[in-house]
Amino acid sequence: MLEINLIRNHQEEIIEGLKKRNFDAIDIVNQITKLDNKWRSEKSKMESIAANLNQLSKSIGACYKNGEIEQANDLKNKTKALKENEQTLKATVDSIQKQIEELMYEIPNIPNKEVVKGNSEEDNEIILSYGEEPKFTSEPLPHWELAKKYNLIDFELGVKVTGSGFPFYVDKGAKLQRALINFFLEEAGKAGYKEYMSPHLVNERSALATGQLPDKEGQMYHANTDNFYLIPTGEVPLTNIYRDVIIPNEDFSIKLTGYTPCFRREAGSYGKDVRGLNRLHQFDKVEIVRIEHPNNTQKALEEMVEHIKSLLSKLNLQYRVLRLCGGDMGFTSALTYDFEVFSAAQNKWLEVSSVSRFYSYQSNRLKLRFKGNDKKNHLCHTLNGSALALPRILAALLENNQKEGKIEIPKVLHAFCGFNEIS
RNA sequence: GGAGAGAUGGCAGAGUGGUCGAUUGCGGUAGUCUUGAAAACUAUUGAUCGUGAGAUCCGGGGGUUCGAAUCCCUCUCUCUCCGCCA
Repeated sequence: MLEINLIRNHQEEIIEGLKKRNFDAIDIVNQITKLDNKWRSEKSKMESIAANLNQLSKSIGACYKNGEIEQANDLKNKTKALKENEQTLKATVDSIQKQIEELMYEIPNIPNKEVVKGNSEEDNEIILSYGEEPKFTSEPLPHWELAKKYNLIDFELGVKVTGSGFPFYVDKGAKLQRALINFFLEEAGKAGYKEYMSPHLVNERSALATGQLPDKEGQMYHANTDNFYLIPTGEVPLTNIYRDVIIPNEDFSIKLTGYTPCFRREAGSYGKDVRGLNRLHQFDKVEIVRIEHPNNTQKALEEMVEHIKSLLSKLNLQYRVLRLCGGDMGFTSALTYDFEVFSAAQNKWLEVSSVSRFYSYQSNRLKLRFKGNDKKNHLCHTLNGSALALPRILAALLENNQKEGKIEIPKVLHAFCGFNEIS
């Protein structure tokens, strides 16, 4: 959620900035401004009546103490009309406030200045490419065929037990998952991220605070009986650790990491994009989250990008980094870098990580603040990124490292999985 | 799942209808003393909204009352005992 002060004082910037998302903000900003002015004047009226009532109540109390019953009753009669007046005003003020809040939820974050205008992934900018396309002597197999050939992943069994998009990882496939998770967590730890193992279900407030609600209601699994949501990403529990927290100035930077499964309904997805591991309802991910002083948020972003680059390099994967255009960026993000690895057998790029910078957009809902040098509270900045999401990494590893009769495992993983190849 | 108790400021913990935004202790900050530190002493120390006067906040929501931390209803959460259980 944007800060209300931004809407009060920087309307042009908001409207201009949101054009990059093809979001026409003129109407909504005008509506909010109008409501906000009304809210302030009505609230001010209400408060002066409240002050009046408070005074009268005190006088009544004093009268009773002095035994001036009649005078007290006189004053009591005076409060009646004021009270009614106050209640009417309160109803108005509350309803205006609610309207403002609902409108505020509809405004996405303002893209950073380097973000370009665009409609879809076609308009994303490639800002870095690394590595070379792997060479094969014969036609490489896609990972779903490799998974079958070497009995690493059982998609049919997942369908039987749960449904499509919930695969079983088997034997060396399962061990490889575990190895990747450990490798990613170890690397994050070395980079100074504190490890958490979090709940996989969260309450409504948490989902609201990181912005999954109300915008993306349909994308989460919902445990109705207890009103819990299955987390679509580790970002939700990790960031919510700091909901309603005021951070002492010296505690920055805060760096968190955690492995969680992620659950996504992915309603409406179908076709070749969902083949094999490309899109699942449940997948594993190691997430990194940072909570920063506004001065350090740029540096934090760069560090996160470097961290993810190093992971992909160590895994020997060919990758590229994209800066997402306004139209392709998530609702709450101001700047997002996507990392994609090249899948040789599918001949396409697969997204394996997304690093986003939110400015105070999340903090505002989270009420996540720090005590500044001016002794006042200010909103923190939050960032997060996948480091990394497993399925497509696994897909690329299998496909790109296939050799005659075996699949080679990258060196860095040997110690974690206990084997060098799959045959 | 059954029975009971409870939820107050960073923490502990008073307060059961009227200057209570809240006694006190600890902690934090600043100062005095000290070469420095500790101790001691003194002062200060919650948040939100509002240009401001001021308003609001004692788990959340609602009610009674001129007036609610205090009374009533309801929800949520925590603890204790019993039951069940990895």
